[in-house]
Amino acid sequence: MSASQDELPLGFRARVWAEVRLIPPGRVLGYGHVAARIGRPRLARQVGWAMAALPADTEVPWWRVIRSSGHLALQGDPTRGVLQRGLLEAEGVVFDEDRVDMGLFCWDGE
DNA sequence: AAGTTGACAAGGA
DNA sequence: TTCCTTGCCAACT
Repeated sequence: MSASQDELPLGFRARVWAEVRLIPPGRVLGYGHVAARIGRPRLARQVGWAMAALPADTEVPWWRVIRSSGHLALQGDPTRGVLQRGLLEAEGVVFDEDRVDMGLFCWDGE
């Protein structure tokens, strides 16, 4: 049996992208949460790497993936950091200072 | 082939 | 409470 769960035929990144694409508008998910959903709970950092590898014209809603603390990862990046907050607020995500209330906006996978 | 990097997370001071 | 250190493992050089 071709392992379909342990093996990653399309690469780890492809799985991450597929999962992120499932996040509905107005919701966010932590890097660790995304990693856990694809069966790799310890790979939060690699999820971030997968996001960094996304092409500019991607359909993957990368902006809905934030830190579990509610802070944005690219907060210090003047290019994508500011863009990410704008995209989230446009979807209805409310920021408390520079933080998102994970208890309200974290997607439970419904 | 081996070492380094890193859009993170949890724990300790 | 915030800040800093440690561990994690795929991708890159």
